[in-house]
Amino acid sequence: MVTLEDVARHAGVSLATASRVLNGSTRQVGASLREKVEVAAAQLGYRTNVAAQTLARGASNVIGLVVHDLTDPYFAAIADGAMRVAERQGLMVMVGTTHRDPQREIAYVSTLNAQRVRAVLLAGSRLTDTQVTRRLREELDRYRETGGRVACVGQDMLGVDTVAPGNREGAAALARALAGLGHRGFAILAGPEGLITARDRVAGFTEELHRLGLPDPLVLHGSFDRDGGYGAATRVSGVTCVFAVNDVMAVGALAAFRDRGIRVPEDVSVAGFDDIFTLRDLVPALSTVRLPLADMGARALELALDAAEEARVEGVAGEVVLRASTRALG
Amino acid sequence: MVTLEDVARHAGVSLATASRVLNGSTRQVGASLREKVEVAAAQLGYRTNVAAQTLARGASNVIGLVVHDLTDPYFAAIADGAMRVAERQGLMVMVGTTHRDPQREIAYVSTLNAQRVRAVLLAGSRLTDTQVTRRLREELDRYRETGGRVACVGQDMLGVDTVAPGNREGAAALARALAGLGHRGFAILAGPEGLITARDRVAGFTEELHRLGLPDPLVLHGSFDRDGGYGAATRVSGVTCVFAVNDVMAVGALAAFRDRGIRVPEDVSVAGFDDIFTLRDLVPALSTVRLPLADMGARALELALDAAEEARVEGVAGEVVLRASTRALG
DNA sequence: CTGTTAGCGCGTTCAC
DNA sequence: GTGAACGCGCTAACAG
Repeated sequence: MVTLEDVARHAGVSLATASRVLNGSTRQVGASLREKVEVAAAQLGYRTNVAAQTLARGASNVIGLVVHDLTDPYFAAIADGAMRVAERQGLMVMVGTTHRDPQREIAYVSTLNAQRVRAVLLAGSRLTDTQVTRRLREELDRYRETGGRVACVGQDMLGVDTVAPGNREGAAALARALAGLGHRGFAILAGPEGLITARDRVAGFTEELHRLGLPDPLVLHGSFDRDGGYGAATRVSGVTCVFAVNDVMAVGALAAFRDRGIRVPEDVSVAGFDDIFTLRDLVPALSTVRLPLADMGARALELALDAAEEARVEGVAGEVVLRASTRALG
Repeated sequence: MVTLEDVARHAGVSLATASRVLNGSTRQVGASLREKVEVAAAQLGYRTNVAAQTLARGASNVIGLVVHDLTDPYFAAIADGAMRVAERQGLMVMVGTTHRDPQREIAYVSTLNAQRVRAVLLAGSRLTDTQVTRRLREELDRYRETGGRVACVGQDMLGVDTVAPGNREGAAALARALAGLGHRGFAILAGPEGLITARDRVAGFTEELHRLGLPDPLVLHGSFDRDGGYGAATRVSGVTCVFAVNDVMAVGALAAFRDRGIRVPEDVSVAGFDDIFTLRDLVPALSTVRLPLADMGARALELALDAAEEARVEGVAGEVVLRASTRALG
C-alpha cells in the first residue's frame, strides 16, 4: 500500500509538501516540487487514504441517507435528487435501507454517527408511535451535539431541518377536484394506521369532503404498497371514486378492479398520490397529486449541508393532476 | 467529542480494555470491568470513531456500489439485493450513480479505492468502447492490487468476479417462443449501439430467427430508456411482433402504439426483457424475460466478499414469461 | 485477564 | 516556500 510518505520520499520532498500538493491545501507549493510530487504519486499509484484523512481532519466527506426501500420509486426519486447534490459537492453517499423497520432507522443513525458522516438525511414518513420517535430523536440529538447535521423529508417531528410534503393540502385539493367532477361517494385506500403520511392524506381528503358537505368516505386500511392497494380495493363497493393514498397502491387498486371486472374510469374513478415517474404510462393514466420528489431530496440535503441556527421547515405543495383514471360524472 | 480514552479513564481501566469491550474483540474481559466500561460509555455517550478504527485495523466495513441510475428499477432491484447481504454482514454501502457516464464510473472506482472499501460492485452493461473498458480495468486492477475485491453484474470483460445475465440465450429463447406463437415479421427496439447488454439481446434474438429460417428483423436503435422505446416504436411498421430490449423501453413502445392507434396485442405483439417488478400490473401485461435481479445483486456481493484465487463467472438464465402483450397468430 | 506502547496515514501548526 | 514533529482515535502485539 503506497502512502503519502512513500510518495514524499520518492519525490525527495517532505511529507508536508507532498500532502500540500496532493490534497486540497490552501498552501502554495513551488512549481518544480509540485511537479515532482505529482509524477511520483502517479508512478507509485498513490491513492489517498480517506480514513487517515478523515481522522486527521476531524471531518469526513460522506453523507448518510436513510430510506425505507430503494425499490420503491418514491424513495429512489428522493435518493436520486439527494445524490445529485452530493455529487456536485464532492461528497459520497452512504445509504441504509430500513425496509420500514423503525429500529433499523435508529440503528442506522447510530452507525452513521460512528462514521462521522457530515450529514444525515432521513427520508420517509414518521410513525404515530411516540416511543420510536423519541428514541430516534435522542439518537439524532446525540449526533447533532457533536456537530452532525440532519435533515428529513417527511413530517416535522424530529426537530431538524425538514422538507415537508403538503400531504393534507394536496389531498384536500384532490378531494375538491374530484368533487368538482361530480363525485359524491368516495372510498379511501388508506394505508396503515400508524403511518403519518397516510394519515395526513386521509385526513386532508376527508376534511375537505366535510367542508364541501359531502358524505364521509369509506376508509379501508392496508399496507402502503401495491398489495395493500389491491387488498383494500377488493373491499370497495358502492362508491364512484377511490382515492389511494399513494400511486403504488393505486396501481394495486387498478389491478384489483380489473380482476373484479370493474372498469376504470367508467365504473369507478381512481386517483393516487405522488405522481411516480415510472408509472406515467399506465393505462388508464393515473390522476394524482404530483410531488417534486427529486427536488425534495436535493433540497433536504442542501438544508442539512448549509448549517443554520435553528431547524427550518419547508413545505412543498403538491399539484393535482387529473388524467384518464378519473372521469366527470353525469 | 467523547473518545475511547475518555471512556477508559471514566471507567478506571486501560484504553485496551475499553477497546476490547466496546468493539468486537475476540479477547475476553472480566465481567466487572466490562460492566464499568459499558456504563461509562453509555453515560458519556461514546460513539466509535470508525475512521480511526479503519485506520488502525487497515480494513473498513464499507462496500462500494456503482450503478447507472437508481431511479431505473433495474438498478434499484440489483442494489436492493446487494444491500440486503451487506446488511446481513454488518457492512455499510456507499453508492455512486454514474448516470451512464463511463468517466464517472472510473472516477467512482478511484474514490472508493481511496475510501479503502472492502469491495466494489459494478452494476450495469459494459460498453463496446475498448478505451473506456481498458481504463476502467486499470483502475480496478490498481484497487485489487492492494487487496480490494471487485464484482460485476454484467458482461465478463473486467477480469473480475461476474454475475452475467444470459442476455443472448434469453433473447433467443424469447424469439423461439414468439416464433412459436406464429410470428414471422419482427422489429427490435434495439437500444444504443454501444451498449453490450442491448447488443447481446439483439444478437441472440436475431440469430435465433436465422436459425429458425425466419426473415431478418427490423432493427431500430434508440436510447435504453422509456423515451428510446417510444421513439423507436414510432418508426415500426409492417411487423406483427416487436421486441424491446428492456421492459422500460417496452413501456415506451406501448405508449407509442397507443398514441398511434395501434392496438397491443391485436395489431402488434410487444415483448420486453428483465421483468421489472414495478411494471407487473401494466395493461396489457408485458411478455418478457425474467431476470432475478435482486438475487443477482446479492450474489455478486457474495462473490466479491468471498475472496477467491481467480475470477469466477456465474451465468444467470433468463426465463421467458409470455403474458397478454403477445398473442398467437392465426 | 489487563495494561503499556507502538504504530495506522495524514493534516497542520510551527520554525526555518 | 519548505520541512520537522506532534496529534487525530483506535487496534494489536507484547509483557505482565
